[in-house]
Amino acid sequence: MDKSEADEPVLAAFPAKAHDHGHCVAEALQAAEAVCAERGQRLTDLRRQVLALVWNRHEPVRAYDLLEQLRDEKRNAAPPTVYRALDFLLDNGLIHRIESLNAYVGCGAPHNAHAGQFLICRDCSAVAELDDPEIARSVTTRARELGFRVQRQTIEVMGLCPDCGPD
Amino acid sequence: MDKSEADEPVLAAFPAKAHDHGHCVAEALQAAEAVCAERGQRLTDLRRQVLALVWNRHEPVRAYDLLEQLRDEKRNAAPPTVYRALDFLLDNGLIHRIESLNAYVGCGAPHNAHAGQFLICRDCSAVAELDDPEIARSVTTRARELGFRVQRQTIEVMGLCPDCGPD
DNA sequence: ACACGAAGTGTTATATTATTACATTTCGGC
DNA sequence: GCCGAAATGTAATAATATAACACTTCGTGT
Repeated sequence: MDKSEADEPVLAAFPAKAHDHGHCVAEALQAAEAVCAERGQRLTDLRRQVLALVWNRHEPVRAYDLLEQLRDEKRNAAPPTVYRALDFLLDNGLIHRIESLNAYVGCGAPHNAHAGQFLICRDCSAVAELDDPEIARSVTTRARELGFRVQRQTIEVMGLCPDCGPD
Repeated sequence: MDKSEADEPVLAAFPAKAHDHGHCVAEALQAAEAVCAERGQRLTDLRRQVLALVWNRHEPVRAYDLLEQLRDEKRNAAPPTVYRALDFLLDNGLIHRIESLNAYVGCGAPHNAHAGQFLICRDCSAVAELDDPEIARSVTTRARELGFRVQRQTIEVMGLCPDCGPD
């Protein structure tokens, strides 16, 4: 694992149009195995399947889309099936929830706890995940000035990614 | 109107425990009238009623809570009744939607278009609305470095307000 | 004043997202 | 192998939001 990853503000950049996506998925699953092993958490078949489905695209995926896909392999899957797996993955920082879309994306740096900041393309739905300390600090600093104790930052930025929004 | 308001990072601070809340509502309605008049938009009775209900507390309010309250005065109110009013109020910047709560709060500075940043207390649900240029700039700057064109920032911070989270 | 078209609202139905409650199965430690 | 805890199956329902179409109201132009 890249030890410097925690210091980089960009945890998951916009993917190149054609990249070895199988590699992304494989790497994510491997990282998830490692994280769960470390913590004594059980990455069951079901949870692994759902995580793989989330990672199938570099886009936010909705719970009922996951459910539909999951049913291909598991005919009796129901909403709680998916939501329980998502809850587990969220709790363990393996995925993030995009509040403004009611959707979920794979986490690019599951080893380090972080809330993250997300850049989401309106056109192609691609997502980049950041963990920029300066952004986080600017929020925390102002909040503290107002006597507010920050527990969690939700930062979601809609706009156009490099491919979709030429300058 | 206070001309300096657009330059202040805090658009709506946490309210004092006991304040003249009737004044908040009255002021919000008056500001809404002014904004709509300026833009040739119609602040109908229904929209005014919904806006008043949103302003009844300095907390995010959910659509179906509004609906229930609205039915006291308007027995035939249905979901679209509320959602259409909310859409109008959102479009005109008279309220904001808190994505992480599926809820709505009154806007403290409806004259100036802004996405805002929100500090939300986990304990008492009070909300402070900011429009801090430094926070916005830290986001925009990093995004631009990545070739991302920002259209809208959603920034919602959960934590403890001064009353609920003593240092 | 009146007719017209656009905007707003009423009404019913339904789509989408998420949770509750309880039964059953699986897993890991002993 | 047995036990308790964790995970999953299953049915029902809650919570949030929108679609579609009918009807009413409003402002404008004449």
